[in-house]
Amino acid sequence: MTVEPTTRRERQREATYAEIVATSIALLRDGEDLSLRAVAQRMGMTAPALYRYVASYQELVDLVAYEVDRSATERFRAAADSLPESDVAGRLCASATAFRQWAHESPREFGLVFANPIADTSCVRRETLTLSSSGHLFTDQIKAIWDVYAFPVPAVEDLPPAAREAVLDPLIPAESEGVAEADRGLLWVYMQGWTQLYGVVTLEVFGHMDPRLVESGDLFVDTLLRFAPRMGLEAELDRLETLIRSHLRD
Amino acid sequence: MTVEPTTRRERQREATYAEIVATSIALLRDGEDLSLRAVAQRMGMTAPALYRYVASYQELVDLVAYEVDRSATERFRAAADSLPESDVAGRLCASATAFRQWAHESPREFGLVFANPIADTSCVRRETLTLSSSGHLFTDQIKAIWDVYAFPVPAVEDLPPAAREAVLDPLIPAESEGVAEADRGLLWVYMQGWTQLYGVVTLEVFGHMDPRLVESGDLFVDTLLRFAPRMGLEAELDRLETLIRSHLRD
DNA sequence: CCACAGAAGTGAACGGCGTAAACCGTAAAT
DNA sequence: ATTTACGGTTTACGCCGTTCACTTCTGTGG
Repeated sequence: MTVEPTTRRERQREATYAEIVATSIALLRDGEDLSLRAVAQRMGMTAPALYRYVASYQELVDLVAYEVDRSATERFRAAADSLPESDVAGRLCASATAFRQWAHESPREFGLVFANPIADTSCVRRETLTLSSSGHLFTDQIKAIWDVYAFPVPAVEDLPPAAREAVLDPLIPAESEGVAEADRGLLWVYMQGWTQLYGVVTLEVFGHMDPRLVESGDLFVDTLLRFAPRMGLEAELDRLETLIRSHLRD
Repeated sequence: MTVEPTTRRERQREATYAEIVATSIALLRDGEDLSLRAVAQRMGMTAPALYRYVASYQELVDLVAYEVDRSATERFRAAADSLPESDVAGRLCASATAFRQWAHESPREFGLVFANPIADTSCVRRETLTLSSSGHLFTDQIKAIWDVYAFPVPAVEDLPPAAREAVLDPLIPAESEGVAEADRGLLWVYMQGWTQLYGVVTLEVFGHMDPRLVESGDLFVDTLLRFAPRMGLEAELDRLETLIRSHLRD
């Protein structure tokens, strides 16, 4: 952790940083496109001044993407909180559905976060900028389900070598802490699930799917329900379906 | 069908169209980015001249995307042709793997075709520009598997209303012709499969996945193999895995 | 055969973009 | 109190998509 000297200058600087991101997000929300000049103008500055805070346009995009993901994740979490803590399965479904709804309401933001070539250059400002905080949420929720339902997960030894590496020493140093090494197959299940959720939603948002299916959400629901049994939820499919469909109507 | 008067002028015009697309694709292949000015310059023209052929930059993009998809599909088909016609399952796996390889080799082209908000404006030049020809290929291949293996598909009556509509009167007027209305649940299986294939590959290409998994292709293989049983291929998983992995090493 | 319509292409220009460089006032650091 | 360096402006360069007025050429109908 960096100690915070919090000198006056640094606080000012931090505030400006925050304003830059906030302004960018407001810009996107208003349907205009993100540009250094537009952000600067909204802040009453000139574009080159932003270079005191951001090394390039791409870095601004990355910064904004990180924050967008963070705040969207709050929404997914809030959706889960409409259900009691005990209903771990329902909570995951609620969050996943919120994810889909958000993607449709804010396709530009969605594209920014999830369909942008990820920054491979080391990022100065935020460490692990490349990792989505929404990833954390879903990981946690699947672990919560596993804690309750104790569904079977693949044995770590049965995984292909690279997969084994990936689950034993994951890039997301998330809640995997709470998972014993022997049970890390759980992360494999998570990746499978995330792949499917990401697949449907991206397909829908980019318009590569029959509009009737997008409108009804049928393929989305089908995808979720088809994955549910892998988390030991086969007995609750009906309940979860009505739950998901009710969340779809907001 | 439009009758072809094929006057001299029209032939010239057609040739220029083709050259525009070809030049654009060459531009992309050289790692430069697509722009009207760049295309025009390569053709020895000026940018405004392109407006005689294309109404806007976006229309050029759509045109190029269509052609890129078409030619990439040829590649996927060729990959399938490395196997005998009788090995319908192997052929699908080969095409799917070729799809992945292509996406990794040409991420820009991939993004153009599969991660671009689709044109909803009616397109003058190519009808149904919105539909990917690769969609046709995969649909055909799944149907070929179904013809041989006769795997069970969901009954049309059991599908949600919108899904029923979508499979009975599909947007892709593809090979669905050959499928009786009662068996249209096959299209539903196709959509599920496409969702998963699209999901892994897009996740990989956009870098939202552990690089070790991308490099090894383990999650990709896993996704394919997990879907195979739904096409009645449970008895051939081992064979298909070695087949896929061998195709991965090219 | 010729005149004319219209297609194809050019040049200049507009506004917007990311970015680099030179410059300046002011607030912090010594 | 002097120096330093930060945060900002101005100007400028070279891209971009797009528009418009203008020319050049070509195919065609009278």
